[in-house]
Amino acid sequence: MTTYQTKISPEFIQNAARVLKTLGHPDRIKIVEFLENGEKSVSQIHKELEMHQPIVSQHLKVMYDRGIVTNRQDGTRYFYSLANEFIIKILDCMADAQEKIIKGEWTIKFHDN
Amino acid sequence: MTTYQTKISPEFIQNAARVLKTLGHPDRIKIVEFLENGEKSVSQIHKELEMHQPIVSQHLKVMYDRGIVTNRQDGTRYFYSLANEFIIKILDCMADAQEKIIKGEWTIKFHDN
DNA sequence: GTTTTATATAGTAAAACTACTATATTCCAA
DNA sequence: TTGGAATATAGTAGTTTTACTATATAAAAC
Repeated sequence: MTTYQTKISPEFIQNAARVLKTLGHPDRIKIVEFLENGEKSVSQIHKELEMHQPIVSQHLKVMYDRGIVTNRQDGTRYFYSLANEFIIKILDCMADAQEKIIKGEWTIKFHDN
Repeated sequence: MTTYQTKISPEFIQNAARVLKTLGHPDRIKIVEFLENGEKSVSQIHKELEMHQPIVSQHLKVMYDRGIVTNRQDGTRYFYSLANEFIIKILDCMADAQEKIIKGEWTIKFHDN
């Protein structure tokens, strides 16, 4: 039995899995997409995306822990921004995919719900 | 209060979130990467990736439900393959990211564990 | 027909996630 | 020094995932 050698290293797979899983929540995708326009404070996110403030803080904390966002404090405000290129690339990937799907070039077919 | 209009449609965000969340598991990333080389039977996956067979079937079922893989039956075997381009793009994205990180061009910094 | 091989499914305890309410902390302004 | 604004944190019930064991099903081989 030959054991398959992944191209992506086991360690990176672990990290990528955490990032992808964390991004796999509608609210968090919205936040991350919003942050693509530049850094935002918690209240900007909470108001413009119409999410409860503690929810926003909670999502931001999780994303901070997992290397998706960083922040900067200014007085009583915290401005959050995207922490690395990988997230931007994933966002690009999603925007691309959406376009292709709209054009009918790609299809995603779910088998539940 | 202006409400932000996401570039990515709410419906697509929902779907993308499900896909990303599902991909956000180390075993599933390994399986998906393995399938990039062409369709594989359950036992090929189970043997070469050294995962228990029911685990493999369980992951494949989840990924089938969520539009990540498809399958084809041949006698008693099921051959699974990647179901759409989006998955391949995400894989590319990960391979790219890994390379950039190794080169030191990108960094991902976790703040927990 | 019986056995073997390949795969799926059921059941389940433990862990992680989610959404929410309530409260604490910190900084600024009056 | 007090009040308010901005944000974080604690606590928690309900839900979903995860990893595992055991078993069922179905096709092929004998």
